[in-house]
Amino acid sequence: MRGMNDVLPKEIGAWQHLEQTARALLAAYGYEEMRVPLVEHTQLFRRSIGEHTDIVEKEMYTFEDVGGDSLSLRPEATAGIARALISNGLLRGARHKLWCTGPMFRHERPQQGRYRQFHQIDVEAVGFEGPDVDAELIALGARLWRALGVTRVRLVINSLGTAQARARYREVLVAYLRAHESALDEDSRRRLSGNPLRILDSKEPRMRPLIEAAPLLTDYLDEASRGHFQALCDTLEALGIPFTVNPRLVRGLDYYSRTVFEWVSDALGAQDAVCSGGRYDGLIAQLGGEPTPAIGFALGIERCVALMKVAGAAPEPAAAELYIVASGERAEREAARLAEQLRDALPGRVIQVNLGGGNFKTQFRRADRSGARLALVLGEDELARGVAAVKPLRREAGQTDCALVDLPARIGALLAQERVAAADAACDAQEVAGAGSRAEQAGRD
RNA sequence: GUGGACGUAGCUCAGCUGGUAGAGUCCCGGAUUGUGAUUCCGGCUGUCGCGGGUUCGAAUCCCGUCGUCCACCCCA
Repeated sequence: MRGMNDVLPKEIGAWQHLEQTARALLAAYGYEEMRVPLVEHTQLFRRSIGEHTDIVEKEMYTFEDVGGDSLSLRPEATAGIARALISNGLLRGARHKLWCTGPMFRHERPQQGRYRQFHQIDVEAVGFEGPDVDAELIALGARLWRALGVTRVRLVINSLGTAQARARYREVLVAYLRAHESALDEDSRRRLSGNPLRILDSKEPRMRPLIEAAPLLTDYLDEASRGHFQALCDTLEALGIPFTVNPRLVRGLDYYSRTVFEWVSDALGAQDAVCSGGRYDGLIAQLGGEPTPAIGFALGIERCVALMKVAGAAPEPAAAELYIVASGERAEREAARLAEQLRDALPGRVIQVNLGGGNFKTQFRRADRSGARLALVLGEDELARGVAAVKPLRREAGQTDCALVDLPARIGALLAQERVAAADAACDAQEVAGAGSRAEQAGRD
C-alpha cells in the first residue's frame, strides 16, 4: 500500500526505545495514557480541524459504514481525545494530563518523513489555563530530546491570540493581501478566502517580500494573550530552554489559539517538524463540552526515529547472549531441558537453543550470527561425561567443560562478565569514533 | 493534487548507438566427517516492476500503468 510502511525487526529497536523513553518521561510528569478509536464520525474532524483546512478538504480517509454513517480514519488525535472527554463526562471543571499513541491517516503524496499511515505520540493537558502548563509541555519535549540523544532540533514558538484577536488580524491581513493581489501566486490567491493566515507560511520565493512586509499578528494580540505569551517566554528562559519567536508560525489546524510551537530539525528534509502543537482553548466548547482550556502537542514517531538514526542514537535489536549447540537426539532433548532451566534461573537473558538440527559447523555459524557471546556445546561426549562445553564467541579463549548441575550459576556469572567486556569494547569503540569526529571537526575548523 | 528522478538476482549496482543479462555481496556445499567469524575452491538464484506498441529481434526505443524517492503543497 502506498505510503504505508512495514516496521521491520531491524528498526523496531528505535521505535521501542522512543516509546519506552517517552512512556517513562510522561509518567514522571504525571501524564496518564488513554486510548481512543482510530475511527470517528467524519463530522468530528470537520468541526474541530476546520472545513477549510487541507486535512479536511482533501486528505481524510472517509467512508460510509453499513449503517450509512460517514466515518473517517483519524488524521490526528486531539479531536478524538476531546470527544472522549466529553462523551465520558470527564470535564465538569476537572483537569487531565493525558497522552496517547498510535497510527494516524492522511491521504497525501508520500515523501521523506510523510506517510499516509504515520504514528504519533500525542500529549494533552486539559483544564489548565495558565502559561505554566505551556512551559511544562515544552520542557517535557526538551527532556525527551535529551533522553534520546537527539540534538538537531530547535524550538519555534508564537502566539495566535484569542479567536477574536485573530479574526481582527485576519481582516487586516486580507485587506493588505487584497491590495497586493496581483503579486500573489495561485496557491495564495486560493487561500485568501479560506485560510489567509497560511499564506504567511508560503515557501514561494516571489512571495517573500510581500510576506515580510505584511502586518504582524503579534501587533494585534489582545492584552491577555500578550501577557500569557510573555509569561511563557520568561519561564522558558528561566528553564534554560532556547527558543525563537516566529510571528509567522500559524499552524494548519483551525482550533489553535494563543500558544503554538514547533520543534523543527534541519536533518529531516522538507518535512522539518518533529513535534508540534499548541493551545486549543475554544475546541472543547465548540464540540459541545463545557468551555475548557487545553493545550497539547503531537510528536511524529517516524520523524523522531529518523532523528535518532541521524544522531546514532537508534539502538540495535537485542542480540542473543547464549546459544546452545546440540548434536544427536538425546543431546537435543537435554539442550531443550537445559535451556528451560537456564531461562528459569536467568530471567531476562536472551537464550537461544539451536532449532532444526544441523552439523556442528552449521550450528556454530548460527550461533555466531545470533550475536551470542557464549555458546554452550552439548554432544554425545559431553552427555556421556555429564558436562557441557562453554565457548566464548567474541574473544580469544578456549572452551571449558562445566558440570550440568553447575550450569545456571556458571552461565549467570559468565554472562555478567561478558556484558562488562562488551560494554568496555563498545566504550572503546565510541572513544575511537569520538576522537575521529573530533579530529574531523578540527580539520574542518 | 502538481513537477522531477528512478524500478535489472535476497541486497548494492553494471549492462554503450536495440542482437536475448553480468559483477560484488548474501546464501549453500567443500577444503576442516565435533566448532563460527578469516582464507581458498565450487555452486544456486532473474516474469530486467507490470501491460501494450515499434521491430526480424526490446532490459535498451515509444505509450500507459503501478511502485519508490525528492521537491511543491501540506504537516507529525
